[in-house]
Amino acid sequence: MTVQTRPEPADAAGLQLDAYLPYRLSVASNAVSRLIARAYEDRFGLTIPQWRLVCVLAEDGPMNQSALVSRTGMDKVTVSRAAQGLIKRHLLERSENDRDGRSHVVALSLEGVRLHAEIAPLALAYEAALISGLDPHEVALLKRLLLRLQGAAGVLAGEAPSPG
Amino acid sequence: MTVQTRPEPADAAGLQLDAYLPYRLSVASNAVSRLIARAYEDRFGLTIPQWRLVCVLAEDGPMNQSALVSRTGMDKVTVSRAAQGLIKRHLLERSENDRDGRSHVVALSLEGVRLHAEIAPLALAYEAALISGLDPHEVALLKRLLLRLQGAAGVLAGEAPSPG
DNA sequence: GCGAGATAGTATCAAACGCAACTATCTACC
DNA sequence: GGTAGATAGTTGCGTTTGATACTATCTCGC
Repeated sequence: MTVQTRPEPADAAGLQLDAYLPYRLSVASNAVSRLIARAYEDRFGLTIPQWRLVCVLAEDGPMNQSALVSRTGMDKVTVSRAAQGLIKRHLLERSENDRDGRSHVVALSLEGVRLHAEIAPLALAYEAALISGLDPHEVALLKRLLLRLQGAAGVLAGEAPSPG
Repeated sequence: MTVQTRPEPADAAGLQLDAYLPYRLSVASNAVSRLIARAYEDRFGLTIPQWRLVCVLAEDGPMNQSALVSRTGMDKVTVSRAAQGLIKRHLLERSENDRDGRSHVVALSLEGVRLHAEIAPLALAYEAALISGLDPHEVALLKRLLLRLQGAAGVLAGEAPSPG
């Protein structure tokens, strides 16, 4: 005598939204992104893409927009718009690239460097608050797994395997 | 004699975008979401919110929209629009709630149940492909950590602590 | 050097998102 | 029992997003 608790076909029984990794990933990411986006927007008037450009330029120095695209993984349209916004606020400066008339080199202005130095501690504080109570070893594993997932998704989507 | 490799203030030196958890999380989530969204959209004409409603209704049975909101964590507008789309395709059915004239009860139609049974194995296959090569123990930890992050983000954003 | 195709970046458009405002209904208190 | 405030759900609207198309420039082969 069998007990049938659900009117489900057997195939579907294995799927539970709460335990479904893409779901968990999306919900967690949205919650964190919303938090971070609000912080940057409210206090500094920066969008997430703008903040990413500032970070990368502060880390790696001046580069052109296509380098920013491959560095950040964002769409070239997103990068273009973010750069325009930052330039309008004089946080970024643009210079002609005499080796290639199509591309320009963008760099943080002095004000941009100052802003980055001001935001960075806040960004780190948010990260610290998010992972407080977690074993550092777990956090390292988490980051590694996220990279793996990103790579696997890229491969399944038909991209060339990521350089990670 | 000190060597200064970067023209950065000390505070900013600790921030590297690649190792920044919110960034890793967002990039991984976007990659996975894009993959999954394309699969559902191309093959079944479902958006992610629509698919989530189908899943929850298949798992938990009929409920009203505000229950769907708290169950999925999505915005009520998102739920409303997703439900409308599903109703238009006769995958969902709606009945009056005689106990409360404001709310309606939505339930999967027979066709909706069939669709869920058809998609569920595909969804599970995608998950399996994403985590292939990972230790099941690591995957379990990953899901737990994602829940923790979601909860921490909610708390930092001023929400009531999540029921997780 | 000149024409075909690749690449850098921008403009345009349609779809998705979420907030706020709105309607309709319910609850609670006097 | 009637009025104030809460709740269910929809609509409208401004913003953001990403795909596509476009301009300008570069590269390669001849």
